[in-house]
Amino acid sequence: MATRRDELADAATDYALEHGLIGLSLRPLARALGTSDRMLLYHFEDKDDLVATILRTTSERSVRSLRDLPLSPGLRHAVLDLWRAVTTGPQQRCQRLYVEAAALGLFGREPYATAVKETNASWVSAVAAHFRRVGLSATAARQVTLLVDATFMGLQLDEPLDSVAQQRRAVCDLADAVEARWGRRSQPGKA
Amino acid sequence: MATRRDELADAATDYALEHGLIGLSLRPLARALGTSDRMLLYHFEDKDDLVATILRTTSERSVRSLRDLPLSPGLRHAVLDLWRAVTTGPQQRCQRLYVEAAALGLFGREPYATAVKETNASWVSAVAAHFRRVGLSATAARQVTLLVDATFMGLQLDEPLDSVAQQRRAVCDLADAVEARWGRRSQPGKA
DNA sequence: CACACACTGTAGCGCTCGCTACGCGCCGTG
DNA sequence: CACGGCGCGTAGCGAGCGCTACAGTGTGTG
Repeated sequence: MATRRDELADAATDYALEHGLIGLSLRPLARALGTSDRMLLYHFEDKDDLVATILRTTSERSVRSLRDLPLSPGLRHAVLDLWRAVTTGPQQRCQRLYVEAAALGLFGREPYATAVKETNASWVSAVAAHFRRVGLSATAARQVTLLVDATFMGLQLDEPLDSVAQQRRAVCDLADAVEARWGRRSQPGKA
Repeated sequence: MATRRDELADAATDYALEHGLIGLSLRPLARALGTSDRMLLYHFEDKDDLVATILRTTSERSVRSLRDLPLSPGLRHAVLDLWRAVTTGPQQRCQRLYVEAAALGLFGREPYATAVKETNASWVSAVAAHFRRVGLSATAARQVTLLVDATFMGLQLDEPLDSVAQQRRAVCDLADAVEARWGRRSQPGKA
């Protein structure tokens, strides 16, 4: 069964996905959830605990939605399908929230820095698994993941700035490049 | 001559590069600058004006440092040199600040969203110029810029998470891919 | 019934925030 | 000299913040 804390965590996550983490304050959040700040701090140790829980929740959702992706026909499509997955539906919001948390963590702010480190680890391994499923070796999958994930992150960071067509173009370019470099019978790679 | 406002803008920019934009508040900033919050609000219309000025200042610094880069020997090196430029010295901090502002802008917060849109435009055109200098056409330079800039942004976003060696590896992979796709006598490109 | 305990509402603490009202000194111009 | 405006310091406003003290209320257990 779901405890009251879990319910609140889920609802708070939805709220954060909508409004972002940065200006998040307890009273408006509690009002939107039909409770009071007092109650949030009863079920969570403090605000940091709540924020960390939110980040963990979004991370779980992201990883789960990635795990449920159908198998892609080849590496190139694996890249394109991943882009599609992270830019459509609720997943888009999760990415945006992650970007926000990562930006906060950049200057070492807690609990963001620690939470981001944890959630990023599971996200990266999920993406790597996505690429291994189309035949990449462990090391190749790790390299592709680092490159592709970084590029996608950057593209989403500038999401309001570039046209969708431009972004799609960049993703296709990236997919082609990845296919050329790591695709087919995986070559070992040079330097 | 430099007005007092310009002096303060410069000093405030240095402070923001050090401490980030997100928690920025007038009183600690003023204390660090040897003045008072009252004075900041005398020389700047309000906090948003100050923040926008800071972002404009870092943007100018970034563009200038990019313009002063020596000519790279070929496209591949242009990518590598750009990475080197944005991850060393004071430029690194500018990028970090931009990432922070972009993350704030993601949820439409002002003045970040507007300021980021403006500064990004001049940054992108500066990067595109960097690639045109090694022989790329205007359209090719724009494509390469979008892809490379996004990837670099993403890599820097996860800067505390990945090892430098991993990042360097990803950058080399990207440089190879870009060289293969757009390098030599520039091919027109397919779909 | 008596009691312990999980849960929740009220009210408020201490603090920081952006911003402002007010008044003082300095300095160039009549 | 008188004056007006620029630059600046002091002091404080109203609001929001995270968080807490306290007083309940309902429920299951002895």
